[in-house]
Amino acid sequence: MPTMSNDNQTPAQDENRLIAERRAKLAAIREQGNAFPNDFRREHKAADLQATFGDKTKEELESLGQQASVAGRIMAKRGPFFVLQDGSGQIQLYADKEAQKALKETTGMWDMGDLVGVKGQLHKSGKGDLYVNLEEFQLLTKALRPLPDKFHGLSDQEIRYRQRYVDLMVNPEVRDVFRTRSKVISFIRQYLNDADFMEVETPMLHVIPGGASAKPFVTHHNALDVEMYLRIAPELYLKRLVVGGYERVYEINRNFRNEGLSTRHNPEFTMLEFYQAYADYKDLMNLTEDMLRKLAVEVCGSAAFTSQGVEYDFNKPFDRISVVDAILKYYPSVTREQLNDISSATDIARNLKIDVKSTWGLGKIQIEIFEETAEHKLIQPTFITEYPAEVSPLARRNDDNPFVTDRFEFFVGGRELANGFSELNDAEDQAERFMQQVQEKDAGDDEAMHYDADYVRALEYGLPPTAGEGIGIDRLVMLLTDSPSIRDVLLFPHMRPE
RNA sequence: GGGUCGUUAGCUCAGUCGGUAGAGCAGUUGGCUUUUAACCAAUUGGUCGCGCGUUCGAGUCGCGCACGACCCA
Repeated sequence: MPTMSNDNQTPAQDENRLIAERRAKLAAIREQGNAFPNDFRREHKAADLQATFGDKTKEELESLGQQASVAGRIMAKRGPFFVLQDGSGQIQLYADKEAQKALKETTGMWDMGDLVGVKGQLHKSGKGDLYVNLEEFQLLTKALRPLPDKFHGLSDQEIRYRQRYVDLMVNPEVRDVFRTRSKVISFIRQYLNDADFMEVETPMLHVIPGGASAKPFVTHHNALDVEMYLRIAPELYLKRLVVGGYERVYEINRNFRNEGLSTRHNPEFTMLEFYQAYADYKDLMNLTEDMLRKLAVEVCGSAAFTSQGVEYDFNKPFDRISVVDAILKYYPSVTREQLNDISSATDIARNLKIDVKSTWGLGKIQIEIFEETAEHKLIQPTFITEYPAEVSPLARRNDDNPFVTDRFEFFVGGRELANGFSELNDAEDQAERFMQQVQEKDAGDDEAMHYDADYVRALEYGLPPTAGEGIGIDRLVMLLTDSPSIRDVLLFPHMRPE
């Protein structure tokens, strides 16, 4: 079978008669002059006009003689009226017989999807809608492709994701989701900046992928002739910066993990990570609780909101409960003693159909049991604490119980939203734990970490006692926008190539 | 990776028991001209996802494949 490079693929195969007719119209417009003028300057946005003049009566508007100049896309035609949509909202246009005649004789009647500019007096129709009378008007860009069904819109999920530009044109609630996403991120930036955190950017291309347990994407740097990895987490670089003396840093950026696609996973996803010197994991739980409470008010209008049919009230204190206590709460048929004994814990795990590997210690087994029995039941906001050191290779051990670390994960709606801990700043302990990870990698765990000698060297210069946390922005936006799938909060979710 | 469902006109969808491929919107032509999914009349538009099979005959039945959605791992 002959291969075909992307470069010489033939253009769109999906030409149809509607597109051909519009191409013919465009060809006629080209004959008359500039088909793509860029000299129209609007003075008004649709939503501003609606807000300022929407309450005026027809008669008040007549006497005002308000001129309006708007630009945007034709979304509907109703008799002599057009519905124009710009970035702010919609407003009607009115073409009297004379204007309709002029349109037909110049650019041809405007089609749905065309981008136009209009100047004229603002009026109110008999039915009470504002409209701009067509006095001066220009076709700015001819749309060659028709819009989807004006009433049903675009509902095919695949086309919505693959052609997000069409989805955004015709589905206002989709535009709202991504406005909310933008507000979430800007609120978090403001919150952290106000708390004296500094935003930084660390490498996306790593020679040693680290900071998380995940399979990386591999790439190759030609000039250096080395394998490089798209980062799975920025953690180790951010902590190097704390070593360097920036005591509060954060980064909001993409991580890449070579995993499957699902309603909860995209191979690239946005993560907030932040680090605070002279603080511990409890300080970060308090910060997280305060930040999310205020964030909910900011983007939902209230700390009480509904998502996926569940009512939340972030004004209520978030639960804090240990891993083992969470298992006991949601799986009461086992006892603390059983969970703290490796042979009985193994039996419990096997009864839950968990494939217990011979390399697993008690900590890993407990976490697997937790994920199976408790995680999906953590609907209301809950901090889970006391994560075993075995599954927390970068976290500081607890002073009273060295089996666990000073770590939490935060769950809402049965999903992990955040992960934070007091950082391990004992360089020698860190070196040992890297060695342990390397052994697990050698034993076949391709998600185990590499040994990062430079990171150990940084710790040898001294990392202040520090706490750090990561918050998954996509899942947070899903929660706050009531979106069932991560694809609904990603502008361009990854799909199998067409 | 497994299961369920889906793929028919540009869009949203019907399609009965296997017997000539349908509607609304969009488009085209004309009318109407302060409409609100505008309306009225006429009219154009199909590789029924792809392939193989069963059959006199397949959108429909069978098998395989592709892509997607949802659920599970």
